[in-house]
Amino acid sequence: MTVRRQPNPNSESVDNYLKAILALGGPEENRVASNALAQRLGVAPASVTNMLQKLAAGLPPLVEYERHRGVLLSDAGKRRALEVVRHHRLIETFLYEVLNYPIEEVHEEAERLEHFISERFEERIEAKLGYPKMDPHGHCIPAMDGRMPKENSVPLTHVVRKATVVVDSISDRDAAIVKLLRTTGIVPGAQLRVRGRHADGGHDVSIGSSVKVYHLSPEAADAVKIHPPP
Amino acid sequence: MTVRRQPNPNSESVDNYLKAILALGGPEENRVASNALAQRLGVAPASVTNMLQKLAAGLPPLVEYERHRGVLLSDAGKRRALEVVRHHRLIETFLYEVLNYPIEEVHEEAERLEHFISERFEERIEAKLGYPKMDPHGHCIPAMDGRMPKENSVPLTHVVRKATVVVDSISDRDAAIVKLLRTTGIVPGAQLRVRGRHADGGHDVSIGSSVKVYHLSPEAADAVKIHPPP
DNA sequence: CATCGATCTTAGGCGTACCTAATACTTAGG
DNA sequence: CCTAAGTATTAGGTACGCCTAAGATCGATG
Repeated sequence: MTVRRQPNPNSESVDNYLKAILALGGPEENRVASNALAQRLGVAPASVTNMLQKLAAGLPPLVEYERHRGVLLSDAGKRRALEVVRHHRLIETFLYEVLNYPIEEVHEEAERLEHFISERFEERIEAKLGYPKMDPHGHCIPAMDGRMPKENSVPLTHVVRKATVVVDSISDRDAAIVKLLRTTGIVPGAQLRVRGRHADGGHDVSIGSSVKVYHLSPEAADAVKIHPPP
Repeated sequence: MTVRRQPNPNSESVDNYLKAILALGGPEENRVASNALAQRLGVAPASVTNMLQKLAAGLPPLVEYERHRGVLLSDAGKRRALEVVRHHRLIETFLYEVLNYPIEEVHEEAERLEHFISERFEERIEAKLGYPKMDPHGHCIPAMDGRMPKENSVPLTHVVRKATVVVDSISDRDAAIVKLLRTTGIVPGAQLRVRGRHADGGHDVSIGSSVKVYHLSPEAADAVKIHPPP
């Protein structure tokens, strides 16, 4: 007698697919293309198709998937994705605040641990931290029920003329950039004067009232998210 | 062109096999039988044979394995096993001391997380805890280089006549027993008077100078490790 | 010292998550 | 509106860690 199993919805891989779909879909929750997922996850496009079919066939389905038209998170998928994001951001905050990690190291550790902590761990570090609303990069931490203020920040690369803006958050995916920005003083809440823009997409900026001008590479500028200009 | 890979020595499974061999081999580092491993790990004996062959074939080999004669840890295997035990015990201590986990819940969480924490995490929680020598169950925490005082405690079940003994440590593998013992006051360092022994292997004991007598099931008595009698 | 029962190993399979190569679909340009 | 380029899917294969069933080995006992 063979027991037929549902595709296991509790794996690290599944978590990562769901998180990537959430991130790439953006606040508008657009359909996400297989290729974009493949690139973000560092796997072959064929692997993505394969996984999406499994996720769509699960009980409950975690995504809505139509061949050639990209993928959307289902309610269950979104719930799980936000749960993982919540884990990630609570862990980052915990590593930074309680264990005194350097800011540029929190992401990698959180990326590993987010899949394995229990509800109890989640609850206990949240309490220890005093129920924080933000992680150290300036990202909102989803509530236990998955609710989270809508994100409306834009990358600094979208600022095309001289302007004064306020840093909302920093993308944590590249440790070297996180470290550079931290050292430069470009942190959530900082005021930034955009002095000019290079052909390559880089920016010249000053911080606060300082006259010193820093040049940011296109990648660094893209990692800086600012409050939307009026 | 096919790239031939070494068996991956970094997996959760491998960790668990090495830990089990370390535990079952005891302080004398006896050869461990496949069946014993299978039972402890909850897998089929065939799976054990399979894994042992891979572990022995790795570079470096993690075990010394001869068909039908059981298995021993190699130096590299012992190093890794002690590293995982160190992780486990540091995490347990951390959960108990810093996150105020109930004692009976630390084991399960540590069992999951021990495979995924980085060197940095290990180092930081150790520092936060003030370089503890013991976990909350009374087990020694191996040093970073793998050194650890030799264990010489014996289970309470080995005490066959009336005697007064001191609790060394508590096995953490069964949460219900851990909770029971904690509630009863049977904790590392406690003095125990063994009043009598039942045919089934259970014990009647009193704690400290109290006259109250508790009956311990064979399983509970086996989970209590005491300092060796003189 | 032969045999039986326990223990261990081999053989053959499965599910997951990945891969490459070949094929199919979509869509933008001519 | 048709086709080429780009994107996506199918087909077939791998490594890992597990399984069951069948066969080999060991060792205690008659």
